[in-house]
Amino acid sequence: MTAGIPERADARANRERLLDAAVAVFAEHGIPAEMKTIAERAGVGVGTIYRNFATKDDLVAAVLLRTIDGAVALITLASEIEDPAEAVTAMIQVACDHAEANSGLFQALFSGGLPPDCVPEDRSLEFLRIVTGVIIRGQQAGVFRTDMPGEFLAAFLDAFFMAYLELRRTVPVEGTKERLSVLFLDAVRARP
Amino acid sequence: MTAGIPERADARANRERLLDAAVAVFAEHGIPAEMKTIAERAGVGVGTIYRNFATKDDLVAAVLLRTIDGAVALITLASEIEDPAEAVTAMIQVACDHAEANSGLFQALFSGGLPPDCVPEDRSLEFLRIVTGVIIRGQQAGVFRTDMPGEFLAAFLDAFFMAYLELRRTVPVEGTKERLSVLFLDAVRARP
Amino acid sequence: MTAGIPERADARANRERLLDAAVAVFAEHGIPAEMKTIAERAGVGVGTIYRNFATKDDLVAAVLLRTIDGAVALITLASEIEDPAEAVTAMIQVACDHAEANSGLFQALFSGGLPPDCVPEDRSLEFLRIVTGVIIRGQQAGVFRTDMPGEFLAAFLDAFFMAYLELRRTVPVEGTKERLSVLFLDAVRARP
Amino acid sequence: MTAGIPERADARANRERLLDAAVAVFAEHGIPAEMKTIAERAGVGVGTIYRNFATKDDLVAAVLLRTIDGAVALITLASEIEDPAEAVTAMIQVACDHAEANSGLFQALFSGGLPPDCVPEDRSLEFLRIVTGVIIRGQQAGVFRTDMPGEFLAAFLDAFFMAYLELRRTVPVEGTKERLSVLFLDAVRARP
DNA sequence: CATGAATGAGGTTTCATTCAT
DNA sequence: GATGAATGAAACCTCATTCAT
Repeated sequence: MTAGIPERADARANRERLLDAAVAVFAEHGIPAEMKTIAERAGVGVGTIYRNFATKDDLVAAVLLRTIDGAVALITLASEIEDPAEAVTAMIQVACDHAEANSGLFQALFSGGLPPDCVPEDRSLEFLRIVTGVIIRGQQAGVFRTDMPGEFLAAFLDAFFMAYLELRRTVPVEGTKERLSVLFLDAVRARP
Repeated sequence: MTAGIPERADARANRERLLDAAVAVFAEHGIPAEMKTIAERAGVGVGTIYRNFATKDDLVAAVLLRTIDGAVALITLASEIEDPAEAVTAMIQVACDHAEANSGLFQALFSGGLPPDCVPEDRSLEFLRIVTGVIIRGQQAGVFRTDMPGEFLAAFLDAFFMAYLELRRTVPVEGTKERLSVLFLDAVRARP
Repeated sequence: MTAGIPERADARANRERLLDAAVAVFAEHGIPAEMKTIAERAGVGVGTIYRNFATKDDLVAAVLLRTIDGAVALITLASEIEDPAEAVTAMIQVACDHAEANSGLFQALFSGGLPPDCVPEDRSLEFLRIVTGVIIRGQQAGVFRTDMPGEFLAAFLDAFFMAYLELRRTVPVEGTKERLSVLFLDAVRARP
Repeated sequence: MTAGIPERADARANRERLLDAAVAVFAEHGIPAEMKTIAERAGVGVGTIYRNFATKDDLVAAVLLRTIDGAVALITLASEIEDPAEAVTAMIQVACDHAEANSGLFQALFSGGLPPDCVPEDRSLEFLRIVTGVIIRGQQAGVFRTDMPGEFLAAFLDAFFMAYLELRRTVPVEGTKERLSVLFLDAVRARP
């Protein structure tokens, strides 16, 4: 009836609203949360969710994907800082902020209840690829240690982000991110 | 034949068998696994589980508690090594081994589906308390850096254990534990 | 098409259909009847029952309440007959008819399996209140005996209704209601 | 090992203990009460119940039968009083006492959950037979009305006993039995 | 012969998904 | 296209009954 484009914009906005609601509800109740709860949070009927996502698993996957994509975008920006140490510091900063903003969701997503292979392999590795790039750049610049492969140090940094959530729970004080940066740089700094 | 004690031994053994089965099944299918599956794995009827654990949540809590207690016991042994750096290395070693042995379970247990407060607060803090003791000992011996509180460094090490699981997924190579020890010690070593 | 009212009409009709089915099934199999049986009788899925009644106990309570309310409505009409003796005769008539129409249900409801306090106190006393009004009116008119409190005679009549079910089982002949009226009036008639 | 007779006495005593426990528990929780609860009340294991009663239904039937037999014995004694009116008064007295002593049980037994035909037909009619005998004796003596069959009046008296339980709940005052006797005699007295 | 832990069919209840309105 | 009542498979849990000790 109406033109195709506004409808798509509407549809996209609707989809985002649903994802926002799903994020909020999953963060609060975990993946076992009911579809009805998500629908209520989004202010729609359950049928509307199923028009956009064929399955609960699909919805979970979409939530996860959007979150990862968001993190990748932020990390990519930080990774473009020229000085490797500064880039790492910035990456830790933005990754921790992102992790904190989505902490409830992340804890939920680590669940064994996750549908298997709900995230495309290449998407979840994108993150690691970017981090690895910066680390190797630092190694080549002689700033980071070379007695371990860059891939390992990158994975180690990756794990830092995961650990941050745990840290924030047990040590809920300010300055955690900054201290993490200091510790990481001290750990990976090239030895004299 | 003998007095009332053997019955208790039986009962205890049974309970352990159920917990073993629950650990295996939760690791494989996550917390959403069915009670029936666990019962089959243990070679008993579902009723037997419910005789020992009033509720599925109770079973999950018991599994979690036993796992934590096992980890605490191992960590405690390692923490008694006199040299703080060696103690930390040993703790990383045993904690990572334990984490790996229970990786499926851990991933499942981080689920948002966990019943709230299913582990007594003091039990889950025990772990951190032991680690903190070693770190502070190292600080007092001048081995570990003192520009950050011992509690923070301990929590950081704690978070390492969590991160190890993630690392093993993305970097499934040998020597991860050893490298982690090196990195952690380099990070927390006292600066000249 | 129309405003929100037709949905309510639908919902109400549905609820009534469920109650009808529950009455029929409880009458046939007693309270222990399965929810599934009731759902099948109503031509719906079990989930539909649980949308309308949170619990089996709630369903039982609703059935009971509707039955009581129906009886109260009938008795109220009969109680408005001016002549007390005639009013009593009419009340016995309608109460016995009602009891007979619901005999299976009543026998089931007398079960010890009834959820405790599933009927609001004021609702179940309404019945007695109406009967008492007629009896006292008859006493004041000099028609009924006054050597016993009106409340007692009313409770006695009340009990008659319960007893009728039993009578119909052991003496399944015609004219029982009429004979009961005669006996009751002879019992409570004012003595010369 | 031991002689046969003392064992039988033991067995009988055991059976009675179980029935006593069953009566108490059924009265408190209704027929849906668990076998385990009854076993605990009797101070035995569930297995012991099943040695004496093959089935829960069998236990219920045995409870019911013993209760009926007790009532029949009491009523029989009262029925032997020569004066029909006095006999009726006495029967009301003992039947009401018996009903009250077993009120919880009776309410439970009226349940639809009762196994069908759990009481032999002749046993449950015994009661009515005795009452009918007294009523007809009164009719022949010209004491009771003859415009209704003795069987009907007997059934009517029977229903009184049922009604008594209901009465005691709604009118929990003293003198109920005595008033019931007066009302019944006034109802069935021969008309001048 | 008594015990009570084990059994597992079957009950109640939940919730992802469908579809008439 | 949106809604939310209906669906019913499948989950959790109960309890009559069995049987090794």
